[in-house]
Amino acid sequence: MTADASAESTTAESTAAPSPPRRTRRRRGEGVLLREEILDAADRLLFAGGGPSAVTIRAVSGAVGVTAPTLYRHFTDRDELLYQVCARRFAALDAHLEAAAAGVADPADELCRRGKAYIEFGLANPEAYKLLFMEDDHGLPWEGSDGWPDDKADPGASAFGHLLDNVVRAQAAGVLRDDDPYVVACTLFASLHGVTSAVIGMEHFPWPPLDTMVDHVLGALMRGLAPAD
Amino acid sequence: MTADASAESTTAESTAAPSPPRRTRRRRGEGVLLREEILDAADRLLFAGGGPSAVTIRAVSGAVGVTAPTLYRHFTDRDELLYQVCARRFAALDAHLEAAAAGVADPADELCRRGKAYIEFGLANPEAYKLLFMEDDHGLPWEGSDGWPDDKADPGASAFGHLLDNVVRAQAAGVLRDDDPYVVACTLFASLHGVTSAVIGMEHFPWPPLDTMVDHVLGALMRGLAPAD
DNA sequence: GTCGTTACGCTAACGCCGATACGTTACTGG
DNA sequence: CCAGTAACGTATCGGCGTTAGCGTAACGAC
Repeated sequence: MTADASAESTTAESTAAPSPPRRTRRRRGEGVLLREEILDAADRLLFAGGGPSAVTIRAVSGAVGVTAPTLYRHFTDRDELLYQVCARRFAALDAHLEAAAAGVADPADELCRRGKAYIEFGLANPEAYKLLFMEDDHGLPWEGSDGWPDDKADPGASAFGHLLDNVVRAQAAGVLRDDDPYVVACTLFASLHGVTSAVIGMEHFPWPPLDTMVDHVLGALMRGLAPAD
Repeated sequence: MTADASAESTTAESTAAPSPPRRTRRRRGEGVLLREEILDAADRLLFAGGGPSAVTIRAVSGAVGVTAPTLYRHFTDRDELLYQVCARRFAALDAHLEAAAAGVADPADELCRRGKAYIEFGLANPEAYKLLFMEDDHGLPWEGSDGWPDDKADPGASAFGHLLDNVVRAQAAGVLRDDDPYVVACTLFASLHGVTSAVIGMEHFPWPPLDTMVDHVLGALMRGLAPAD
């Protein structure tokens, strides 16, 4: 179906051309389509258990059916490809957290749900979590010009913005002590990141069951952050 | 000072041997000496800012003055070399924590000091921390046969044993609630690891000042883990 | 139509990497 | 003195990321 234009030499199979399948070329503005295909293939390789080392330029291009240098038409280098793969996965992070927090009346309970959902999401996408949150932060655009996490810059940053909002509401409702809300949000973020990255990174450490860990950490934090009354 | 034994052919420079300086060979049992030299060179490369990618077999062997395959006489592969470098750095972790905890009367205060010292040590050896605690735990021998962290297996594990002991003493003194001490120790470990790895890994995130973070996290945890009274 | 222009993909090649197979040297114990 | 072996070098392999440069198909303008 690909060789429709050249009926002249198709009969001559004496050359036994093993025929490098020679991908059908894209139309003028459709380069982005191949870009998506590349991201899909890289995503598959990354999460098929091979880890980042399985995502080689040649493996990805081979899976797509393209030669290796072609990838550089769509990504400046391998790092950017990996980053884009992970960023695409994490575009759903904020939505996942919002879904978990939706319809919860008590802002303290909402914080707990958010925390559990965060860990859940991280463990569901361990390779992406490792690359984005545990390795060289490739100058990930966390902060806006004001020095605060910027919603527009990164999906993870907008999730942090919603966490911060949750903290402020919890303080207004009197279920959290009046520490600097930004610091409180960072404490929660760092601690939940600790559980997530610990389970992902130190997989041979004899951790207690995950639910036990999460409940205990969240319980301790929420009690410790509650008003003194 | 190296060529003392071969006075016979040193005069014959007609062969113009650009003389690959040809390292003086080790005596029979002195292979370990070169092993130490290799570890030193790899350590220097790793912490000179280049990161793990700067620790190539050729760079290390070149720095030592040896050919590349020689390294495989002393390490099975590059991964083991990197692991040994980091493990050597972390051999001092337990001693550092014990020094910080020495002479502190209140076991709760002791826990805080231990926590601060842990973060301090991690941030002082970021590359080693990243490799050992934040990347593929290369089957790091955390646990003994009983499923608990084993002192003999790993320096980090013995540090955890001391943390656990500290928790037990704090509970006995009545300054910590009577949760499962193993779970409490894991909660503290994971949370402190969270702060450490967050600062190391997400270096572009606008974290509050480190002292603020550490004090706030430790404060929240200690209050949350205190008895209900 | 045809003619630049541009997007798209390929071929060839460079330099570096980790790793292996095997030869060579120098010490040591019998 | 000689076999054995630890210590190290030579030559080489296949794979990696990346670049330079070339064909070619699709489009807009005339």
